[in-house]
Amino acid sequence: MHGRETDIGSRLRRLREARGISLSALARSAGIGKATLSGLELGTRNPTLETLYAVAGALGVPLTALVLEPGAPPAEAVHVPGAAVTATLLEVFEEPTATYELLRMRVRPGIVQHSPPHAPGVTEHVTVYAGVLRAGPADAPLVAAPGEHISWQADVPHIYSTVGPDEALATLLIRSPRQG
Amino acid sequence: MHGRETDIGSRLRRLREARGISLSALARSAGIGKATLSGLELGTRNPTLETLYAVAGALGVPLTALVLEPGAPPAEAVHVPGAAVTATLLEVFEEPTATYELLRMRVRPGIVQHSPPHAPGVTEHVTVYAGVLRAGPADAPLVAAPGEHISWQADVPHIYSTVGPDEALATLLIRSPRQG
DNA sequence: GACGATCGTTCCGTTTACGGAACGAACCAT
DNA sequence: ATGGTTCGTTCCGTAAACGGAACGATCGTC
Repeated sequence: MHGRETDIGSRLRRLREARGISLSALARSAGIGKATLSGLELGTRNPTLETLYAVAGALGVPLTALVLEPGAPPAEAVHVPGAAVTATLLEVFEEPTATYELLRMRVRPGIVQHSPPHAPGVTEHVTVYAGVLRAGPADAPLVAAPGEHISWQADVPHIYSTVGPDEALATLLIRSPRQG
Repeated sequence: MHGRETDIGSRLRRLREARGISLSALARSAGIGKATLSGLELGTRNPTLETLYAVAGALGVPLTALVLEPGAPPAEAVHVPGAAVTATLLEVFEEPTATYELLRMRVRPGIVQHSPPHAPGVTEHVTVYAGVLRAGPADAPLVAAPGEHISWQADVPHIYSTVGPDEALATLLIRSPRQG
């Protein structure tokens, strides 16, 4: 079972070659074996956290640069196809009557992202931190500047876009009443 | 050999206990052994990337929520009376079993804000957007840079402060189980 | 062409992370 | 008390990640 497809290997190799250093040199400066680094880049090993820290440190990048999100966390919820919105699922809270999903959202400028209606009763709550966000029901979107907070019912088609040239950063909290 | 001080163990245990699930249950749902999870939380093991993904997936959090940058900066801060934290209450959600409060928080640099313990079971969840925030239990605070997300149990004394000269902006979500 | 250096991969013995099972402790029922 | 359940830790055999040392390939340099 190859199992997980995190593709750390190719990302790591790209980072290394972008710096123009050899596998041997990186292994030496990271204090790990060449065999380990080779296997890591080829994807034939399942590295240890300690190994990852050693490599990330030697490359001078945060560990998160190596272990960027893989395929996708469980989060079926809000990830809409298209390039305008990317979201990271941070926490999920399960209540008897509802599910809360807390996400961090980035909206790129110049594109209007359409999202199909969610189940009845679903509400979305957005707090903007950077850029100016224009979001909400497709026929009556709301606008929020940094520090402002808007929310709407998500059971109708809704959109995400920015106002102005800058991308928008926001917290998105989705409340979904439990089905049945 | 303490060697690396990533402190994944305590962070993981906090995340797990914030959800009220047992070690056995989490190990089962993550498809890993209890021994593995126990050793991970105790810090006696050097986990494999595959193990980390399994645990993060079962918790419903991104991997980066577990492997935040290690090396807590010393951050000897001066405690000056006065409000370091200003917060705006944005939304309140009432569930049969819990209350959720969504706030926007601003933390000024140079001051450590102490907060008394809340009721048992209260958890706080913070997403940082600007500055570097140092917050959490007074005896074991966590550090989060922009884009990162941390959470902790708030039934012990906890603190908020910044790392570095800039003020920190963050979303704060407080979950309070209903008293019964 | 021969040589030395370095490249990335493979081989292999050692170390250790893995999960199943056993453990004592705590809890709840009868 | 007693049996049954679940808790988190420890024990232990197995699987695999680790680094050192080979290996062939690819270079410049003489």
